[in-house]
Amino acid sequence: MKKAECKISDAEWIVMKVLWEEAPLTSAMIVEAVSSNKNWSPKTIHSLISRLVKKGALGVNKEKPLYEYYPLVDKRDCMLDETRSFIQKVYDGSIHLMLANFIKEEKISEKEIEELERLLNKKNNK
Amino acid sequence: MKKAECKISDAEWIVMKVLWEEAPLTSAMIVEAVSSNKNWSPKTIHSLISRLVKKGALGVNKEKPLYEYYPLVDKRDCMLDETRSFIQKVYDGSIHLMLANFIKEEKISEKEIEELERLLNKKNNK
DNA sequence: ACCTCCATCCTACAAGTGTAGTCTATATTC
DNA sequence: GAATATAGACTACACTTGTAGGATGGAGGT
Repeated sequence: MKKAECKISDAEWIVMKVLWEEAPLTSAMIVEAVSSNKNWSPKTIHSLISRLVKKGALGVNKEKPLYEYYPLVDKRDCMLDETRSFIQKVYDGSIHLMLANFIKEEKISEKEIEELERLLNKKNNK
Repeated sequence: MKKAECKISDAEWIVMKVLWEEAPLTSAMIVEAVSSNKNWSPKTIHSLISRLVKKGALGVNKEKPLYEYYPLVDKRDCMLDETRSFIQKVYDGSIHLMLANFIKEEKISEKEIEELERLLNKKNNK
């Protein structure tokens, strides 16, 4: 699983998430999984798959009659990369600032807050 | 200050942040402020300014000999919009998941964690 | 054996982006 | 006032992205 400078576009993320959930999959299976969220033409989904292969984010097993696709980049790495660059862009690199904003705007539910507190506590006592 | 469907690109964010910090500014002043972060040609920055004006994210005062630019969209709104769509894309809408990842990966310092805890407490006791 | 459907591969195409350059009029400098 | 630098308007241009369509060939049904 490559460390990967993974520049995955918005639409491509949806495809990647399917494959990170379960792999390998044939394109028909990917189309089915994606179709439950997005009303895209199968053609569109095929295009996204090809682009991801070309980018090196997906691998293909061509042994089988129907190709099987699987992730080549690590999900967690991509998430962290995206998160870092997003927080850099919008919050000048400060997670604290982001959370502060979200919390102030009441965009987080009570339950989420409690869960976050639990998370932080666990981390702190470790 | 418009609520604004503000589709601001990565490069444009840098310009907007300058204007959100201080406005109105002439393009020369914007160029100077941006240049401390980014090594862009002034031409590039002019282009970004024009695009932002065309998009309706910046306004122009043409009374003065040198135009003065100022934000038309609200910073907080843009931040929240970006944050929401980012978290949707990468974390299926769960801030909790994002923070959990960051905390697990040790990407947050002790100090940040303590600050976050303070924030959450304040929110909870409110 | 033939027809149909879909997987692959290739092509398309407009909008958005990063990154400037040209041209013209005007502000600033000597 | 003449020269120089710059602002603003417009143009450029390759690359990415969203969103497919066409051609071709093999898998499966009858």
